[in-house]
Amino acid sequence: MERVTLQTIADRVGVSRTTVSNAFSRPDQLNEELRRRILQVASELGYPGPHPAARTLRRGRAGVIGVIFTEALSYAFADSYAVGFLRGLASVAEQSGTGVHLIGWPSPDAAEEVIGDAVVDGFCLFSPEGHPLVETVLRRRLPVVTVDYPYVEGVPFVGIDDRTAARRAAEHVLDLGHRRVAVLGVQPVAGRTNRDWLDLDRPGDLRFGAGRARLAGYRDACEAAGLAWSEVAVDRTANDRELARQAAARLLDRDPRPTAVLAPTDEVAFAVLDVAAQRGIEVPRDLSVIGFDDVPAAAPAGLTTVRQPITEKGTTAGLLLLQPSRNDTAPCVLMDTDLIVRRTTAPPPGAGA
Amino acid sequence: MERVTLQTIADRVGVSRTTVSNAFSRPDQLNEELRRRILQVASELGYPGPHPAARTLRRGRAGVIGVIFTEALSYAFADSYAVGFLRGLASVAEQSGTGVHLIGWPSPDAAEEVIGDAVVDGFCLFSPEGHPLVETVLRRRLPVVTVDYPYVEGVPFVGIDDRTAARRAAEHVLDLGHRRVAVLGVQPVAGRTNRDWLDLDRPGDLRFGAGRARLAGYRDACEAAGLAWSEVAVDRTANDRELARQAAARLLDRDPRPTAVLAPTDEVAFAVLDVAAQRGIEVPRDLSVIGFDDVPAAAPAGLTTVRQPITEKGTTAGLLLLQPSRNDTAPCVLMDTDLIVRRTTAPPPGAGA
DNA sequence: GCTCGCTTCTTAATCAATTCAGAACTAGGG
DNA sequence: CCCTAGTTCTGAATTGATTAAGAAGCGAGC
Repeated sequence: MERVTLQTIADRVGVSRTTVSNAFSRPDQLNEELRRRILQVASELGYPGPHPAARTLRRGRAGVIGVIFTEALSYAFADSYAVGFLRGLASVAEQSGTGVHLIGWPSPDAAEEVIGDAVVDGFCLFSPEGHPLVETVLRRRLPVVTVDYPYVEGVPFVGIDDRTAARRAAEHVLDLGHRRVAVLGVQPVAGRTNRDWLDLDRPGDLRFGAGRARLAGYRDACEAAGLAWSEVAVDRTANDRELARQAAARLLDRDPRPTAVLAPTDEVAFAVLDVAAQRGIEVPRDLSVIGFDDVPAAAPAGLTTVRQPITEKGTTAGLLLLQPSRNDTAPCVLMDTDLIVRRTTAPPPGAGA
Repeated sequence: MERVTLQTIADRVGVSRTTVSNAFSRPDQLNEELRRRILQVASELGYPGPHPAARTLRRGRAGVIGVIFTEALSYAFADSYAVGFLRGLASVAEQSGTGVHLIGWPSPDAAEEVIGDAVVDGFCLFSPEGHPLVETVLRRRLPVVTVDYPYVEGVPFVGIDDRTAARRAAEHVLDLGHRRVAVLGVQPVAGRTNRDWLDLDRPGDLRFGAGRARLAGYRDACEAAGLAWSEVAVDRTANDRELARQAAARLLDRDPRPTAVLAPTDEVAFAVLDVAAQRGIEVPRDLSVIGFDDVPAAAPAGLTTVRQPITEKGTTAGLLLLQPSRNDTAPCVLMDTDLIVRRTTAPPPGAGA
């Protein structure tokens, strides 16, 4: 059986292809009676409707935006920060009848092809920390907005001041009197990050993603409080519950044990809490833990953390993409953060407070 | 500035359009030296790469599958059952270099257009309970797999035996000795469900989605245990934490208060637990609660529930779409479920156990 | 010298629509 | 009866690529 196209229907009804097209896409352009007949024949022939790829090609508009993830796509659904962001983005997209195409890849090599083949009107680059694919995306010459990282001249940006926010988190803990402080750095799983990742003094510091910026903020606070960075126990992990547990175990088994752990994401903080519970370490009596993000699970868990407006970041990114500003300069939105003190931080043991 | 296409480059280099196309898509078809020159010129002209819509049109393959949600798209990221499913689906999709396009809509009216315009190679219909869009999807004449609901002759299906699984949940509670049992039914938020939704005897019972099938399973168990369905407190809600809280409050404020609540999703069960905690009702001493799904949050919360293999449903659906079976008959996969007894169910107060 | 086969490149058809400019027809006003 | 305006439909160009078939050039084998 031949494929049914506009032409098939046109031939059958005895009108031009144009008229059949109008019957589907511009009903006001033809007689109602004729239109009914055309749709009738289309239905009899099993016509699937105008071919979307052909339509997109001709119209020059796909009605879809692509969201690019650094990690494997499944990560997007495992991480509640990502999920919250997507919820915001999706809500503005659907209001303008725009679809959302999630783009991830099993291996970094596949990235080039997947990005090149996406039928979209624009891209949202979601924290592609450690990935050199910004260039690939820009090459498509479509509207782009980057989230969290990196800031590229001329490209709209949505993020927070990670360094300052992290500094405030550390200050909270230091103000409580903690001096045996441990820090966990998060690093992308799939990133081609090198050994020097923890070397904050390497040039380009703040351009290496939120993870390092937060680390730098912790250091700022420690040094301002007279605590040498070399005395702080620093370890690193990925933003994955299991890997984070292992790193947390390493930190909590140190002797002397830290009295406070600064976790750069809530996910990592939960892992620390898990391990502490296993070890019978009581929080916050024996150990203070502070997270970052304030994901939905943080409140019920009583986690002290730094709140960033996760879902709002998504809506903002969506608006920047869908309603590009007329200005010459690309907008750069820095959202506010708040320290949320709950029940996982307290003065260190023996502080006599 | 003109748009740069294959032709622009071909003219500039002095070769045919075909050769330029080959330079990008079939490197073995031309001289390495010439290819380098072509790519060089392409880069100078700022060519964004072969146009994906044109490519899709010609090739007849998009490399993307669409997942259709009944509710607004943001729901997909708010519900952990949906998130788990997507994680599974995404993992098999990305292994074959296939993208995932999430499709939702603000209003039911928009559905037709959005589905018609999606540039995809197939659709996964995710529990479109109460929505009459199956027809719209089938009209596209693309591979389809439905999840949970509805089972359509000739269309691959992935689901569980909701009725039997729900029956086992109810039996667990009844076996513990409960007789003042309350039930919550979930109903899609945006569904065009009518007043008769709770009327389980209406014909077509099991074809009205997982929500009603679970309700029917609860009834089966109650009646088998000699408890008349009319004596069971039945209320309904949507699978939304806040709406579920309201429904839970209505149930728990009844006099006499139920000693057990059967919640047809874990999300609803959590709402019941919340409200119980607010009221100072101790679980499981004063109240037993059982959920359904075993979402990740269920284990830490100690929720007794019925486990279904959420993520595995996603991978199965993905495989059915991406590797269509050669058989004549459409596969219909029913996955296993397990009763997981944790710490929210116990004999009723005064049972003297 | 002729033929075969290989590599390299071109020609032209094809994918399935949208859209602009204009033609045919009708009706109304003067 | 003619002109204008409005409605309805058509013809042809356009969107940007892929691909099958074929041509040109060149070296090897007989």
